[in-house]
Amino acid sequence: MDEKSFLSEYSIENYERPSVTTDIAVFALRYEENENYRLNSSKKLSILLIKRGEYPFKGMWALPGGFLRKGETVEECAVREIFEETSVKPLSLISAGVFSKPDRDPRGWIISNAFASVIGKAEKNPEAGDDAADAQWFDVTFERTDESMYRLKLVYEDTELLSVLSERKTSFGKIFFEADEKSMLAFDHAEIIASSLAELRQRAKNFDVIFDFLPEKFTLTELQSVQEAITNISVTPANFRRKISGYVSETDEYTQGDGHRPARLYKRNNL
Amino acid sequence: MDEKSFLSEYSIENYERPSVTTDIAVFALRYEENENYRLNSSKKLSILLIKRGEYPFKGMWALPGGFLRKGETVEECAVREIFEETSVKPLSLISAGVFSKPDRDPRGWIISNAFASVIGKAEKNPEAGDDAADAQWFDVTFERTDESMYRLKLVYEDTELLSVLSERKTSFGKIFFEADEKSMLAFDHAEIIASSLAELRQRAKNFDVIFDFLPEKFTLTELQSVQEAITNISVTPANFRRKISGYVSETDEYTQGDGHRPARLYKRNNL
DNA sequence: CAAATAGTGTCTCTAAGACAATATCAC
DNA sequence: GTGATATTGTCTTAGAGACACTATTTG
Repeated sequence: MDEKSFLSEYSIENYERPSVTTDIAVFALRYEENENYRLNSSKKLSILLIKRGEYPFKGMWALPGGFLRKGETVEECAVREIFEETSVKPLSLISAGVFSKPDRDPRGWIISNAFASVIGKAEKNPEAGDDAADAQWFDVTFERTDESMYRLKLVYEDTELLSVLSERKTSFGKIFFEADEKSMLAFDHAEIIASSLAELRQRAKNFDVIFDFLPEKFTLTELQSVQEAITNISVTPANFRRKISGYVSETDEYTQGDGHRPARLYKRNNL
Repeated sequence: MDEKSFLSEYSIENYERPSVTTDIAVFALRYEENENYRLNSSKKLSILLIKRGEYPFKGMWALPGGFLRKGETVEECAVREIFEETSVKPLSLISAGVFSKPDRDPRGWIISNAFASVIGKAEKNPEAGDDAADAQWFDVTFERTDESMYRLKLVYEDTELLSVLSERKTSFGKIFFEADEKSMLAFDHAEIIASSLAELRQRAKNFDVIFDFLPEKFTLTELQSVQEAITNISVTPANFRRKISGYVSETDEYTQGDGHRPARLYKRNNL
């Protein structure tokens, strides 16, 4: 028997298999305009959530995502699901781990590949997809409250979703987050969001994902405020500019009409 | 209809599902004794491969691994598979990505969660498991040959497995490796090994995984030689000792009888 | 001029890297 | 003493962080 005849007789149907999904934490910035037009608009990190229209967790907010289809990779699946939900192709896609606890989904054996992604500016109201009752951008707050305790707060108008998470380590030293019983999100999505945020912050610190939140040309002050919105860490402009200098190039263009000194526009360097 | 009755009627069987496996790059060090007993033994990084006893890729060398079982996480699956193959519980488990190209396995739709793991010293000959014809430790060479080209060489006695890989970036900037057609390993395992090695090296540079290759108490020179065996980068002892100092604590014990000055033994600090 | 942001210069401190020097054992 | 490794000290340089200062616009 050779390999060809082996494969022609081989049936993969004999083994029990899990369903495989992707869940995606889609991030964007919301620009908060000020009453005083001379102030720069401040930026808030926001995340896209959908309100579940069906059981399980009907009526609760959850991450967009869906089942892996035959013929696509998990990354392609994530991009497809984001596009179906937002009509936007994401600018980055960052792996946030595989979530495979057997009891994580009441429907059965379902493992999820989690991603963080960035689609730039949160402009329009997102449309709710087929099995979703609603879809909205939520402002994100994620902060350490105590030694290894975190508070995740997601706010949209008068809806406030709060989760308390503890930072844990596997016996192998890998860091993950474990949500408190009364998380206000469907499934284990609070934990996935926390992991995605941790990943996103790590990258933002290393100047790796901040460009995806801005158009091709941007000012350094904008870029710095993006980094601050994501990481919650502020540095003095002089130091930021020194560190970023290797990643960007000057253009000859400037901003105009902001009620203060114009700022030079920069472009990201090719990698 | 409430959630309970929805779930009791829900059948997950309606959707087509992939098979899910883990493949694990198990690393250990091989100690090369010298003819001159006064020389310290040098260390080589080695990886465990099994020779496939069944189609597909019968007779070719491959990573250990196996199908995810119901009731376990992918991490537990990886640990179980390593234990079945080596009778050793791994000391670390590092995610090396999800491999989900639809055509990566000729048996059908099979996606793999890849891990790098460390089991310390490669002492005994491993036993071949059920569907394996052989199992051996291969010495690892992985080096850049050219701008974004890498050569992976795995050697066991007179068996030499060579793969040429190019370093690629997804449109989202994620780095991965693509093997040349004539890789001498089963499936896409050359690519998985390259990713695992890149991950392992990154961690070794940050003093994150090197302790797992040594017993509880070790000399700083041993620790440095572990780092060098993995990363292929050497630094001067004085600088290594300064950088490692925050991660380790002195003991009162020393090595003896090595034909040169005794070395103080250290322990890893608790994290 | 005032308000606001844009952008530069400089000081200190730490960490990294290179290199030299000293210490201690077995034989 | 010789050969081998262990361990410490010091010099230089690069970078991070803090802080003060100057520049340019609109009203």
